[in-house]
Amino acid sequence: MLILDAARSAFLELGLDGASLREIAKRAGYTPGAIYSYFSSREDIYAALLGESLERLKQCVDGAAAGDGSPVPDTPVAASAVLRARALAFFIFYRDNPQDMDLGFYLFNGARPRGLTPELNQQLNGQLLATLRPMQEMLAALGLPAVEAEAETTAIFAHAVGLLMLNNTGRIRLFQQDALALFEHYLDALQTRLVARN
Amino acid sequence: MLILDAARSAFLELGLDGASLREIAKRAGYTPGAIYSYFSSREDIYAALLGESLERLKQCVDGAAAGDGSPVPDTPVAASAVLRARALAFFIFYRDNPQDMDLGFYLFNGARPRGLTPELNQQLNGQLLATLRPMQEMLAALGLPAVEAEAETTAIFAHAVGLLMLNNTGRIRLFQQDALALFEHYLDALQTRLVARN
Amino acid sequence: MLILDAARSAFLELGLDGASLREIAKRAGYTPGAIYSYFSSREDIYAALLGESLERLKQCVDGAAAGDGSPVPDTPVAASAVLRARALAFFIFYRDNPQDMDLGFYLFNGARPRGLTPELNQQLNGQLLATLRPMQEMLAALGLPAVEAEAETTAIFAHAVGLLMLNNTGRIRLFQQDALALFEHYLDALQTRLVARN
Amino acid sequence: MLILDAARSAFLELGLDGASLREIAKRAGYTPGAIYSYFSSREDIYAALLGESLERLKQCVDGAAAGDGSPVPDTPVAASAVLRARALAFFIFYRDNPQDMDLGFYLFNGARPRGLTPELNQQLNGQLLATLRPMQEMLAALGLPAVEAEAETTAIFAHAVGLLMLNNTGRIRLFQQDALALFEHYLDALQTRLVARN
DNA sequence: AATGAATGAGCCTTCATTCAT
DNA sequence: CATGAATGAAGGCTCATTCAT
Repeated sequence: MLILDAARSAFLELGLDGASLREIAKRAGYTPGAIYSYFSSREDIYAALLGESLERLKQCVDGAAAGDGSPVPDTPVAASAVLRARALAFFIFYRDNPQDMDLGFYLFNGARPRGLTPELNQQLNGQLLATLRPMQEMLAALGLPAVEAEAETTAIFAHAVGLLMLNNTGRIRLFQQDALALFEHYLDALQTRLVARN
Repeated sequence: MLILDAARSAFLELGLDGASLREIAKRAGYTPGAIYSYFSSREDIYAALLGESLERLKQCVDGAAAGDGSPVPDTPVAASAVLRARALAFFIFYRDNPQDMDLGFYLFNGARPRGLTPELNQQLNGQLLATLRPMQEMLAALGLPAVEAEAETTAIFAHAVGLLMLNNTGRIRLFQQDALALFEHYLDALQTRLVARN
Repeated sequence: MLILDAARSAFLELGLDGASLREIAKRAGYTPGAIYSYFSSREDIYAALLGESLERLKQCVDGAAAGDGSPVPDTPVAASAVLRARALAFFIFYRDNPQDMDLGFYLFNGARPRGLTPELNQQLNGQLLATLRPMQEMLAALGLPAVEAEAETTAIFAHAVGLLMLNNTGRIRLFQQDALALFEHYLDALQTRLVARN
Repeated sequence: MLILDAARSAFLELGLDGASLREIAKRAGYTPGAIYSYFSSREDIYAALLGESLERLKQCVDGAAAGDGSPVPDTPVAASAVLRARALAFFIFYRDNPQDMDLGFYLFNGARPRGLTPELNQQLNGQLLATLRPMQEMLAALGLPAVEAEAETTAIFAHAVGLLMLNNTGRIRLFQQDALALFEHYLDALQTRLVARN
């Protein structure tokens, strides 16, 4: 949609601060007022943008494991590989689209996220969960009980997010580390732990 | 100092956006112009606030291991305990003072962080590194080569940050997890890995 | 236009310093922000004002010689009279509208005039030149080579400007002189010189 | 004096707008408040600066004719040369020190000049007159009646000022003329006129 | 003579939003 | 659906000046 395209491009080039409603309108070829025929507030646009972004993320993550023939891996080795592929896809998506993470953290701030209706909030949360669930399933397939699989998924998510924050803000340079390498190291250790369990 | 107190309180209650120069001045009982006798810009105040915050963080982290008598742990077990204490102190500091992390990420954005002079930027980076270095030293004491110790420190930092982001934005509730428990779990696994190495 | 009227009146009564955007908005019955629907900056308003002023000037100068029947004077005497009429019209315009000259000198300051886009600058320069060119043509009609005609036009312009500055700042009183009389004296001498040439 | 030196340098580098009281104080190594022990207002400083500037101007103009032995030229040719030398000195002074002219026109604005006490105003006017009087005397020496000598002096002054304004604002480039050449041309014509008279 | 903290007014500009048309 | 003019609030910042010390 025209407005969302404009918003995405403004957002990409100018960041959150620069992507004012006026700027978005200008890029869409509309006047500011016209935007309100489609969205009821600026945050609404952001929410739509985030929804889109989460969808792209999901496709990216889901597609990561599409290479092998079978949708459901039937060996631990295969499951492990799929898990890894998905986690890496997640990581790389945000590494290469840092603005998408900014957006998420802008909107997902505090208990009652900025200007989001509870419905929208829930919907966006659902999209995020839907993206991560396949990893959780792989962990279950590798023998983890549901509770632990969920915890481990959260941990993977958190580790990725932490590294991405460090990477995207440039802070990681302080430590002279490479974010992706560290993430792979984390996945290695995780794999080792899982193997050790069995 | 009066202005910093005002800034901190404004910041705490209203967040970054709400802590305008006017608001800070109002809380300090000053007119906006008066602020410029003390700080040369709004970002300067933020920087001072962050500097203070990092100092509190450092004291918190350093103090965490002060319980045991010897400043330099002489056994792996002791070193491991000190590392854990420090990491937890770091984690808990930001869990209990979420605004301090916001501040850090606000200012530490991009290569030339917002409105910060390179000197200020470097100073603040230095404060952060100084806080984390003791952990790195413990890792070295535990037998890790310098390079790996630095990588592992970064990983701990990242994991903490990631969990904290999830916690502070409330997203962790989606996964029905407890941030601290997850962090302890991470430290457990790390400890296991370190032991396995030797 | 409402805003330009307001700007002109503010400018006239309060001078350049007093004609702030707020003051202009107030006089126009607008809020400050509303101005930005019409002009993109304060200097933009000034530029529009100057453009208008130069247009009035041009009409004034062009109209000065309209009295005689023929648009192209065919005798030296007629050409001389037209030249004189135009120069005097120019002079009297600024004598009677001193703020218009302030405006010009405010905006025409330095190589890249204050806040003016190069295009605007060029346009305004063009308007000024268009106003003076008819005088230059008369000088050419009186037998001056192009190069000298241009020099002489510049000299007339400069003499007028100098006298006007002295007049408008009141400094001319120091010398107990009348600006217009002096300008006519200058034109007399010029005419004599031109006659002597032939 | 320290403050005036600071003011002059600030003024030279930053122009009228940039030479704020604060900037002057900073350059003088004072705090803003301290300035008020010496000057009662910002305009007062400007006035002192202008006084100084006029003094330099006078020395420049007076010195211009010092080359020949006799202080009082006794032939028309000599008088004419002295007149020319002085006028050129005046012109070149302001061409090379454009800020000094800005200052003059800033303070000499309107009937009751900006923030100047009548006494100061009169004093500064006196300095200006004293600088121009020697030219007037030369004109008298060349046979002009007092009234005409004064008028002619005013005209020379005005022509110089006009050309300088055009030159200093860069407008003269529009006409592709050289200010000094035009001024010399003016002086030539004047000389011719004077000769013709006799 | 000088400080330095403070005032109060003002500056230009930007913004999300509204609403008559 | 869309405009475009307008609002009202706020933003960061600068300034000449004052005054207790």
